[in-house]
Parts: sequence; structure tokens; C-alpha cells
Amino acid sequence: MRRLRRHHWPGQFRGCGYRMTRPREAIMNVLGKTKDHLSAEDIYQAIYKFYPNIGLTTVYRNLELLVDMGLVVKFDFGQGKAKFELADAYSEKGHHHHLVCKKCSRVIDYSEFMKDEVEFLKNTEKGLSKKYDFEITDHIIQFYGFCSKCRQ
Amino acid sequence: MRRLRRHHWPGQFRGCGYRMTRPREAIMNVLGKTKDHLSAEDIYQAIYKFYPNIGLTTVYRNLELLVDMGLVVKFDFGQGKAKFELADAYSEKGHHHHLVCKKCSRVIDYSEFMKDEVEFLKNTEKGLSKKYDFEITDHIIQFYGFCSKCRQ
DNA sequence: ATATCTGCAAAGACTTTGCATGAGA
DNA sequence: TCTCATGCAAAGTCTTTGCAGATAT
Repeated sequence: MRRLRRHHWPGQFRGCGYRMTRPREAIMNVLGKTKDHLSAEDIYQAIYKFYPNIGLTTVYRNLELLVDMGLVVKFDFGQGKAKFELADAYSEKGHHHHLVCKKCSRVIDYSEFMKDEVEFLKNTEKGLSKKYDFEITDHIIQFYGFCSKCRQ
Repeated sequence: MRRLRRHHWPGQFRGCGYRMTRPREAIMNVLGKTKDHLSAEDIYQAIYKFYPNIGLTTVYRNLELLVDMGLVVKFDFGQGKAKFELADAYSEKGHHHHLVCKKCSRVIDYSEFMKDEVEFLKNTEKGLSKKYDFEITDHIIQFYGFCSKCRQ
């Protein structure tokens, strides 16, 4: 397993005219340290432990900003609330997708079997962008089903 | 282009111990007649025109039931509200995926380029279900980007 | 210095729940 | 007839907005 050099994010802010603030740093750090898929509330709770002045509103506002900046990715796993992860380039996880259990809502990350995916995406994106004159920037691939525990 | 014989849904209800009611029929008909991706409110509005007694609650409750029964599929395109479509087997559209414009939120259906997809899915699903002991029942593939109008 | 950012409170949007009435089979 | 289904009203969740005070550069 190769150790990847992940991108450094603090510089991204100044370059865009944004400021580096404690809430922003805290959000990035919380997302960088977890393996889970956190909701805005989860992130708020985690920050609250070491920075009780944090406001949930600030978390929401900055998550939106971070998603726009491409540092963070927003997911919907059908649970009625958005979940967030660091973008591939800033995460230890690297490129991966999700397996979502329809019963217990557990989300499993996987990063295997990417060779077929790369091939599929290359051809499909090329065909689609040409046929529909659509500039594809990213994609979501999610599998749904039942995890081992929920099938017993 | 081959004309597919789509499944017939009215029988599905009685078989499951559910009743065929006017709201349920109306929802299926509205979804069957549109090419768009409708929200619960959209469906409510459409039914309201010919059946003003309809309640939004009833639409929500039945959409949930129809999704559980597999007649309808629920999507999230990042607009803060769920969108619904007839399941492949009950729809004129057949199997397809979505291209979502991040600017205007337009959703384009496509059903081309499925050969690569089938190959990719076959291999990936097999590998994943074995490695993670996970029973895959369905998947979502969505491409995001910018449509022709929004790039001008 | 000053434009950006924050936190609180309030509002907004979508969806779910409780309950008495109504309607399929 | 006898459950199941409906519609209204109210409540619940997640998320966004307004604004005065605080903060980064």
C-alpha cells in the first residue's frame, strides 16, 4: 500500500479571498480525523468539546463554503440529513465509494475494484458530454442493499 | 427502438394486503404520464387538479409505501427535497440514469452507454458482495456538472 | 481599518405523526 | 363489516436567514 501525499488545505482560503478562522480549521480537523460520515450536527458536537463557543449555524455556513471550494463533499444516504467527508484530495481515504445498508443505514467505504470503474467512467463521461453537451465535473456511485448483520 | 412490455401494477396492491385507492392510483398515473422528476408537492399539485380532496400527507404516505413496494424510486438531486419516478419496470423510460446540472438543477435522463455500465456493475457488484458480505439490491449512478445553457 | 465572519434567535422548508372520519374488499 | 386509508392540524427535523457584535489580515 502506497502512502499518498495529500494536499494541504490552509492556503486555499487566502487565495479565494476567504479568511482562515477557528471554526473552519475545526471543521477540517474534525473531518480529517474521523473515518465516519458526519452530519452537520455531528461536526458541531465534535467541535463543541474543545470549542464550546461554536454555533451550529456557523458549521452549516462553512460546510456550504467548503463544499463550494471543493475541500469537502456532501452526501445523501437517504437518512434525511446530509453527511460530509473531506474531498478525495484532502483525505487519508483517497478515492472511494459507498455501500449503504437499507436496514441499519450503515455506510461502508470501498476503494477496490476501481479498474472497471475507471474504464466505465472514461467511456461514459466522454459519450455523455458529447451527446448532451454537458460538462461533467463529478459523479456519485452508490450501492444499496443489506449488510451481513442485517441479513442474519 | 423496441417497444417494451411494461409491468402492470394494480395487482401488486391486493397481493400485499394493501387496497387500491384513488390517491394511490392517482400517484401512479401522474408519475406514469410525466417525463419529469416530481417532488411530493409536484405530485400533490398535479392530482389536485382533478381530485381536489387529495391531501399532501396522503401523497407522502403513499410515496413511502410505493417506494417500499418497489413501484417507485426516490431520488435526491441535492435540492433539499426528494424527487420520485416510476421504477424501471413500470415506466416507459426503462433503465436510465441522471445528469444533474449544478447551476440550474436541470436533470437529464440518459439510457445510452449502458454496455460499459453493465460490465462494470457485474464485476464490481460481485467483488463487493463477496468482500464485504453485502447483498446489493440496487445502485445509483449520477453525473454532476454544467449543462449547455449554463456554460454560455 | 474594514470587510469578512460568527453566534444567537427566528424563520423557512420539507416531512412525519396523531386522531377522528371515511372507504375498499 | 371491519380493517385499512384519508385528510386535517400540529409537530418534528434539518437547514437557512437577519442582524449586531467580534475577528482576521
